[in-house]
Amino acid sequence: MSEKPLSVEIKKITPYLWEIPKKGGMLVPGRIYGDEETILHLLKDAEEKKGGGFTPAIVQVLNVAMLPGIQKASIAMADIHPGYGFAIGGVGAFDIDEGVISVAGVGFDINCGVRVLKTPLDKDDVEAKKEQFANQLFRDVPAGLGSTGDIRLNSGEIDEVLIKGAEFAVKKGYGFPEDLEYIEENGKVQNADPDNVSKKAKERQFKQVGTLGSGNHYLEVQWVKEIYDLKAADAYDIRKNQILIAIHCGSRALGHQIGTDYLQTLSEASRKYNIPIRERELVCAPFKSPEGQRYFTAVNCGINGAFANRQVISHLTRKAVQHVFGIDMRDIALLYDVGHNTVKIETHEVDGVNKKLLVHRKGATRAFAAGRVEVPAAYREVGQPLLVGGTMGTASYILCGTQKGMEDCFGSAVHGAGRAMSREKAKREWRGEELIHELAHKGILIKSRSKSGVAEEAPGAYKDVDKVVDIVHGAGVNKKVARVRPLICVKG
DNA sequence: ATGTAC
Repeated sequence: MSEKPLSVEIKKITPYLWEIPKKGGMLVPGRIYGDEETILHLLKDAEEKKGGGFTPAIVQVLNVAMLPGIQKASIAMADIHPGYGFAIGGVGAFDIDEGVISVAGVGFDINCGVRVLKTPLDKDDVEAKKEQFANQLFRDVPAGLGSTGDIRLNSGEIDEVLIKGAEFAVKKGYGFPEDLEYIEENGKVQNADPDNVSKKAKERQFKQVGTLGSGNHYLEVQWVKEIYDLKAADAYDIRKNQILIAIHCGSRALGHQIGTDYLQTLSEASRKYNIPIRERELVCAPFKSPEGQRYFTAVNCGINGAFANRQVISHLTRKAVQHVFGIDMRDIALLYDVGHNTVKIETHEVDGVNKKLLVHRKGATRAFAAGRVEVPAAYREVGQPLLVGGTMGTASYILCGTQKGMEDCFGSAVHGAGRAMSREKAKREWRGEELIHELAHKGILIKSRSKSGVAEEAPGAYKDVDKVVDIVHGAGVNKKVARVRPLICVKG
């Protein structure tokens, strides 16, 4: 726990992949996807924080490499930046028997993720009714800190959401059964036990199903500007100029409360099981311990809660599209839904042997390649869609998983641009009102109840998403399919 | 990220 002087050695493996050699208490090396600029930024950040403050992201990668049971490498994707305990963009895979489970490896916004809806509209259709459409979405989709939805759940139903995820929402009339096929895990992970979720977490959940939340969460109307991979785009059924709608949100207060509750549990477990912890934020428990299992079955409830949330928001979105453009809701299909704050049991090859691993992805998306049974049949020949959220002023991407990604980083992807600047600093640097004005000038309508929230999310506070995507594409672990640009952004 | 906080 004491402050140790920083001495991080980092080696270039390829122009897009760097390695922190295994030394000291590290059980595996650290591996970071990035270019020279990424690494320089990380080292500079580490140097500045030598005197204290938050642990730099590069040290967080190294800390994770010391956790018991870690396999192959402690990995960070190209959108790496400092997070709680684990770096955001961090991927840590652990042996099921010897390994640990960590709250920080998932993050507090459990199963925060992105889903994308495909509309039959073109860019021109939306341009013609942009203001009206933006207002409709802003009215229909609850957004902002403490926002509540129309659904009120009784206690039995809360448990049902936690067990059934998106399936519960569909059963209640939000969306269609065929949506479930296009959600990672079909919108419902197993091993979810509501008995291990506190009463407080459940109480915080009951009015929040179908709400966007705040921070970097958003609903964005986008148009497809470029297609890079025709075969994959065909399989995903997306085309140039088409209007897509991206929904980025998570498990709201439910996930946050589960994280808070289990941080305490795992803190005690770390001591009980004598796990060497370099910093307080990285507390964890052996996965097979009772404490580890309790967290796992609780985090799965959070994961299902987030799936249900995005499912309900999809319905509200479809209704708004139907209202403004007279389009049948059934003609708005789901492209895919992926979480980027998760922990899952997955099979991966380690030293030539298929092994069940516990994979933590914190600000990293699962990115399975062609052929994996987890990928929906319609996409199985090209690989899983990866939904990468950029910033409200720049671009977002649709990528697909690759075999190299399966081999090198447990089938993982970047999840966004990645912050380059803290929220505090961004608020000092920009004014929400001015940003909204500037973006309107560029043809991007922002709808938000919080001006300071907009400033925190200023495009300039993030890394360049094009560069971040070029890194993982260049490294061969994620493949470019399409690039989209925003037209309307509804924010918390 | 979160009804801004041991």
